[in-house]
Parts: sequence; C-alpha cells; structure tokens
Amino acid sequence: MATRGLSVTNKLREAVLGGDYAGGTRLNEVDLADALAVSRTPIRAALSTLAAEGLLEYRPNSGYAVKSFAAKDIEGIYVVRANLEGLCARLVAQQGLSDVHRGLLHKVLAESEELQNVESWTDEVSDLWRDLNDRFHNTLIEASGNSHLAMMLRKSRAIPLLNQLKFRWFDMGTLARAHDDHSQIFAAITGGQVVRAESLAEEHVYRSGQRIIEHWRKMDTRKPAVATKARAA
Amino acid sequence: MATRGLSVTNKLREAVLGGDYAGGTRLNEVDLADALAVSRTPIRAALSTLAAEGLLEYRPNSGYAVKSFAAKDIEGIYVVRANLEGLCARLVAQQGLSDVHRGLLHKVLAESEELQNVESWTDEVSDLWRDLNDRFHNTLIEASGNSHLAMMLRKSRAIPLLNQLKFRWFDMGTLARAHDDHSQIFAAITGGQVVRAESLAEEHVYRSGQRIIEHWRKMDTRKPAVATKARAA
DNA sequence: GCTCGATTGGTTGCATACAATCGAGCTCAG
DNA sequence: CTGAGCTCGATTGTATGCAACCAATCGAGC
Repeated sequence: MATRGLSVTNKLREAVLGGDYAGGTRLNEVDLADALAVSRTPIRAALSTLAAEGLLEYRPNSGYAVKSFAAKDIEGIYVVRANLEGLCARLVAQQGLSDVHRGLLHKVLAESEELQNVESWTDEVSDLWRDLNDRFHNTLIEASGNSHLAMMLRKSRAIPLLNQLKFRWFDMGTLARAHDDHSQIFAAITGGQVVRAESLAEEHVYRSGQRIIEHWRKMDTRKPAVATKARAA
Repeated sequence: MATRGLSVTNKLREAVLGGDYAGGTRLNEVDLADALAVSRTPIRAALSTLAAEGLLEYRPNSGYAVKSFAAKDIEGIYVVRANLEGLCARLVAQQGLSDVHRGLLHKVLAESEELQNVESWTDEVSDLWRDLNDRFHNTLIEASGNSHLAMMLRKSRAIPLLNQLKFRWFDMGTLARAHDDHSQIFAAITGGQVVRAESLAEEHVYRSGQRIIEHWRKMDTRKPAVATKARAA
C-alpha cells in the first residue's frame, strides 16, 4: 500500500462490504481518523472514493453514510449483473479461450468437483467455495479482454453487507447445482456454443440472485428497529 | 452548487468530457487550483471523484492523468452499452410506460420528426439532435426504474473527448436513420414487443458505436505526435 | 401548551504549511 | 560514449487550524 489514503480506502471498503456498519450508518470523519490513527485528510479521500464507487451516499455539509439497499435494489442490480455476465460468457465463447485461461478454469472446476465430497456445509467450506466462485467468474471476465465490462461487473458485485451473508445459506444441493452450472458454462464456451454460453451464464447468475434476494428479505424484515435507528442517526 | 468541491468536480468533468485535455494529459493540482481560484483541497476531492468515475487515471505519488482511450477501448465500451440499452428497453417494454414517460418520449419524437425538415447538417442542428438523443435515452433509462442500470449507463456514456466529436460527423441520412430507430423502439415498447424492443435498442446503439469508432480511428491516427507527447508528459 | 426563532454544540468544508516521494538531469567512473 | 548513482526541483501526501454550515435544543411570545 503506497499511500495512507489508499490503505484507508481499502480498509474502509472491506469494512463496508463485510457488513461492519448497518445500512444508513453515518461515518464520522474524526472517529474514523482516530480509529485508524491518521488525520482526517486520507479519511476524506477514502470516503469520497467509496461514495463514487456507490458504497456510500454523500450529502453536502452532512457527510457520508453507508448506502442501504432494499430487496428491490438488489433485484435491480442482479438483473444488470446477470445480463453482463451473459455478455461476458458470450464474448469469451466468441473469441475462444487462451491456454492460460482454459487452464485456470479447468483447475477451478477440478477443485470444485473435489469439494462435492465434503459431508456438510460448514463455514470453512463456505469460504473455499467463495474463493472458487470468485476465481471462476474473475477468470471469465479477464478472458473477455474487456476492461470496461470488468469494471461494470466489479461494481455490480460489490454490495455492502452482501459479503457477510453470501454462501452462509448454501447447502450441498445448491453447491452441486452451482458447480454444475459452471461446468456447463465452461463446456459451452470451449465448444464455441455462443448463444448457449450466454444463456447459461445469465441464468446462473439470475438464479443465484433470486436466492440472495430471498435471504435479503428475511434479513431486512428481521431487524426493523436497527434499520430505523441507523437511518435516523 | 453547494460546496466548492462539487462545483469544481462538475467543471472539471465537463472539461474532460468536452475534450479540453488530450488523452494522457497530466493534471497539475496547483495549476488547477490557480485556474479555478480555490485551494488544492477541493481540487483533490474532484480529481479523486473523477478517477473513480473512470475519467482519470491515478498513480500514487504521481497524480492524475486524463484516461486515454484507444479505438479498441471504445469498442469494448460500446459492446457493453449496447447490451445495457437493450436490457433497458426490454425492462421498459415488460413493465410498460407510465403516462408521463410516454408523453416525454412522444414529445421527443415529435421534435425529432420536425428536425428532419432542415436542409443541411449544421452545428446548431447537431446540438439540437444531441439534446433530443439524450432526452430519448435518459427517459428510457428513467422509465426502467432501475437506478443501478442508470448508473452503469451513465458511466458507459461518459467518455473523454467523445462529447467533442459526437454528431459533428452526422449527416441528414444518419439523422433520419437514428430517428427511425427511436420511433421503432418506441413502437415496440408501447406494443409490448419485449424481444423486439431489446434487439432494436441494442442494434441501434451498436450501429452508432461502429460509426463513432470509425471516426475515432481517424482522429487517433491523425495526430500521433500529440498523443505521444501527452502520454509521455 | 404550542409554534417559531435564536443559540450553540458538533461536524464538515477549505486553506495552508510541512513532509515524503518521484523523476529529470547531472556527474563521474569505467 | 555509456550507464550507474546522486542531487535537486517539482509535485503530491498528510496534518492541522479555522471558517461555514446544519440540526437539535432551549426559550420567548402568542
């Protein structure tokens, strides 16, 4: 980490994405500065950056607050993301995979296959899968060679709080299905089945989104007091 | 404009989008501060914001530079944008238009129709069309009711330098075609033809992208000296 | 008792001073 | 002549003090 500003930005981003702050929480500059042992300047830089990334909301003369997402927002994001991941798969299928990327995907799928043998869905397994899932999608994005698409997808995948709950609700059945999706997308791509690759990828993300929205709704309605308090604070 | 920071951000954004700086130009903080008669603080805030928006590139201890786009980058951006505009049209067709939005679109199309009667393609006509075009697309985006999609499309449409050349190369034939596209997209949406609306919108944007890339290539190769100098600076 | 307005505590906005860093250009050894 | 190392100037990174602003609280008048 070169500058304090960047360091603080990353720490804060992680905290927000990890769900350390409830949606609507106002972020006080001096408190953050004290907590991270830097002056307000790098804090302000970080907040500004995160706001531009869509993780925080900014109000002039009032400061920054963690953006809160309703289930409807998540739905909107997933519609977009599904479309973009579909586009990504289509592009990769069109232009073919490089040996490097094919190798990476193959490795991910092999490890995923192995993960099917565990008996139950523990937090450890959850973390492993999260890593594999990220690698699969990130490799695909990289293989598309479209940096703008990469940026858009990164933004569509960075949602406060979501990291926290992601995959905790998985079970072995869901895992099997997700792994199977990945395998089929990979097969469609290597087979040059352009349209199929797009449909599969889009559907894969869309379905995963539906599950997440479901759980988001539960989380949303479970603690209305906290949400209200945070919004008012 | 509430704060100087926001004011400066807007001014700088306009300048960058308007093509006041060549791609690769380094932006000196003190120069900008002098030029805009503020201190470095709001300048730095603005630069940070614009970097997060993808208009500038940041290098620690080196500062901000106007991002330079090769024709290939523009192509990548337009592939994404075409997809997203297609999605947008599909969503609007699915959920139907409110009376307000229908009215706005109708008005835009009427004015566009009128614009067909001018004899030749002047700068004034160009500005009028730019406004109409923006209104058409922005209304559609708003009608989709998906704020995340709106953000993505905003980012996909904000490209340094592009504002400068956009529509200068239009002629009456291109205008007629673009207007016809808009009309048909509108018809497909009001008729509930979901798939057709998506295809038409995607194709409309894609075609417009092809024309722009063409002209971008000309611009790019015309002045390699400037580009090199700017990149080196 | 209620409403409206002044006051004040707290927070953000901005300017400025100083420290850290980078790179261009120079020097000098080989 | 070439290249490695160094110095210095220019530019960015950070801290801090003060000004501006907002919102909540309290008090006075109706």
